[in-house]
Amino acid sequence: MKTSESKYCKCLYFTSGALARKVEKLAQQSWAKVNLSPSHAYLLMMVIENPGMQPGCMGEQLQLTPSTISRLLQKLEDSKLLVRISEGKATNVYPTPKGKELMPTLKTCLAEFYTRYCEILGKEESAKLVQNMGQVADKLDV
Amino acid sequence: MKTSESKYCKCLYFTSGALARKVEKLAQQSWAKVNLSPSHAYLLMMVIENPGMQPGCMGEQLQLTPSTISRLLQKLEDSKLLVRISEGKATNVYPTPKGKELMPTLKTCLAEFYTRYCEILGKEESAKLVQNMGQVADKLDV
DNA sequence: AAAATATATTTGTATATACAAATGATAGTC
DNA sequence: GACTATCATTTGTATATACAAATATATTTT
Repeated sequence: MKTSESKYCKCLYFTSGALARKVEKLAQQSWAKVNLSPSHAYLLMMVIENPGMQPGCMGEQLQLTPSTISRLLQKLEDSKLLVRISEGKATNVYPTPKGKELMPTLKTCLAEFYTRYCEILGKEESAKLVQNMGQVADKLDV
Repeated sequence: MKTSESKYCKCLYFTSGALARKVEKLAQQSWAKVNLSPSHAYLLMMVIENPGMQPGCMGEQLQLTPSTISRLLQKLEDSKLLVRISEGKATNVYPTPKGKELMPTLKTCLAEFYTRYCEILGKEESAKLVQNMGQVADKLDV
């Protein structure tokens, strides 16, 4: 059944959840070739582009809690794609050579994801939606 | 940091995820007084309004997989709010008296949730967004 | 300088969801 | 009537995320 045909389609709760799950799935497919979840992939790209970046800052950028970031980094460190180096109370995160090598592929995946959803939704259309959703998300911050 | 200020704000992946998480939180607060998660609450309301309804149908309405529905029902059955009665390969789900008693409170929670997000986002505005998101979710069905 | 407070991160545990395999039941086919 | 395919549901297991508590360090106060 289509989301918009559901009796519950008018509720923000279901609609936002259903949309996020579908986008998640599309993203997972797009990053399947690097064997990383979309969140892991974004985080790794972030670290490669900003070596030494700290977990707290990543959480702000990605709108994820510190504990989630910590778990994501842990897995990437286990896979030897990055290292965490504690400096006092903070932690600096650096990509490993193995991590850096992945960058071109990561970028390709990102481009494919973007292309794919633009094909499905339209470029203008999806940009507008994303902007709109971002603004709404901000308003919902209590 | 605001979602729309993130460097990654332009990506459908993060924006839809961040929005869904914020809506989830708001909904959880709205249903806290019945001690049910929003999904459990919706499912229970659905069963009360459609006694005998089958899990497969619920999944279509709520855009959730059979396994998720099964788990949700299991918990509601454990709490004696509904019963599952197998009839051949299908299963019929009925509210218990204890479940039915909850209906007025459930409706109040739903109304509060709706009122709350309409206050924050505007009635027109949020209706438009929900409609838009629903249409986009449909397009993403592969 | 000791105590209290604040900050950054990690860890224990819980929730929501899904995929894939297992189960149970019906229906079609030979 | 037995065999196979199909369908609805449940169960085993995995992922993404969060909250709250723990840890470790830094800063402020007295």
